[in-house]
Amino acid sequence: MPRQRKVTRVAQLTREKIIKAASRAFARDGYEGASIRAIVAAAEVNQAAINYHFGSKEGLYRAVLQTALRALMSDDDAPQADKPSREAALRRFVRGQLRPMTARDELSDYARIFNWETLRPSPVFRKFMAREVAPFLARVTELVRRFLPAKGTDQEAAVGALWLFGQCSIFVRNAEQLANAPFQLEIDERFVDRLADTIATWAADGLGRQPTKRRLRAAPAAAE
Amino acid sequence: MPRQRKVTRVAQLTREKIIKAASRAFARDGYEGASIRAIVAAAEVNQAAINYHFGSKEGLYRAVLQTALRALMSDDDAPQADKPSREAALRRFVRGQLRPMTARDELSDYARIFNWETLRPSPVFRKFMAREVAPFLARVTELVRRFLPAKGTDQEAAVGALWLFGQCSIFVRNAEQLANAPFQLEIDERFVDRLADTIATWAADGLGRQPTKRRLRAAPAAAE
DNA sequence: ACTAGGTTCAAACGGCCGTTTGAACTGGAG
DNA sequence: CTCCAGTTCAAACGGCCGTTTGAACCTAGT
Repeated sequence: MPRQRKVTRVAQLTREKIIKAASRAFARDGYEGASIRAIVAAAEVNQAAINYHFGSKEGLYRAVLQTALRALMSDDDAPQADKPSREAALRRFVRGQLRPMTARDELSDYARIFNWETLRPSPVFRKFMAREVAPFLARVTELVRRFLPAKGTDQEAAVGALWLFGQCSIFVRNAEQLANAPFQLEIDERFVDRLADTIATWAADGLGRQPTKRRLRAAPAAAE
Repeated sequence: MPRQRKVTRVAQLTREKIIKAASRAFARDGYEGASIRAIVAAAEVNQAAINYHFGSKEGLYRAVLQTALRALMSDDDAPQADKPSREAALRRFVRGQLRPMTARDELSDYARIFNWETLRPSPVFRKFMAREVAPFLARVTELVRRFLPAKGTDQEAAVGALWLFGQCSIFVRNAEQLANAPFQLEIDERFVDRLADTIATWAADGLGRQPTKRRLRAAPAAAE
């Protein structure tokens, strides 16, 4: 770990090259699947550079997560019309979530890294997110709350937020396979725009209604 | 690969022990993350047994996928009241999807293996699923269609089916983390039952309404 | 121009991986 | 009981992994 006082220009450039290549590699292969050797080859730096600059593979991953979260948060703060309707805000959120379906940039890398983490959270991530993800989730929860009855609890709103995430992430995760059988969909910007409309509408209509209390609770079926 | 004519009892038992242990390992760690050595240790068989009985790690994975798909399909055919209402059928499907949140058995292992595959499809899986998953998806698509307007296209119904999967899978994938901050939920059968009610209701209400045609299509925001 | 310290580099280390090998063992048909 | 195909086994192989090492190489401050 570089505990030095000075960091030269070239060293900073090396760090950025590594983080960029590592983001792509971690997104593609996951934390454990991505190899140091593949990263340094893509970044065109020496293999020892990672341990020199970041201490370890885990340290590099931590740096990538920091970069990712910073980028995702600031992107989320993008300019928007003041006080859009709840429907417009919802549609905007959904479209943003679906962005990686067509975009191939650093932000979609970051989104995919987070997808890996939902399947198998790394120790680094658990600590990292317990603190950092709260404000991000809070914003979505607040959006969901605008659709729920006023008396809804925090838990209900959080469940609604997660529900909303799920509706988007399944399309992002399976984007590549939607083009094949049995879907045969052509994934372009137009399609994603329409998909965002569909999801936003379905979600808005769903959230508007509360489930009838404990309907069918204990009996798994056959009741109706 | 055993091209022999005879397969003794003990050999068949060994195969089953391996498949059971491998299912758990692949579910926990993914295809690449699971190691032969860990599998044979859990199965209490010799390391070479895997290459002997299944030819390779990939062959073993193929056998696990076959076992998984057979189990998931037959489970889906479980007895049910004749002609349940579309709401009851939807609720039943959702509850089935959420089952791995609390259950810790082979079926939840299989579900998790499929989750790994949606993030990073293995070559084995791509070939395997292109043929085998179609009937499974068809059933869900048919369920969705009961909620959509009659004129809906096949594509719309397929998108609806995927949308429905997404709403469930996000809770399954994050089940473990729902217990921690910022959710603090207690995941038990009661909770999952209520969650299934909520999702089924939200989804039913959402599907009932078609999105207004191309609303907000090109302009990402600021309209409305 | 010199030098000291930050940075890069090629090479090697130990460890885990999937697979192969060939000998030892075993169970069931003759 | 015999015997051999079917099966198990311990050991080894080559390969990729993350990390360490120590020398070589800049580069900025004097």
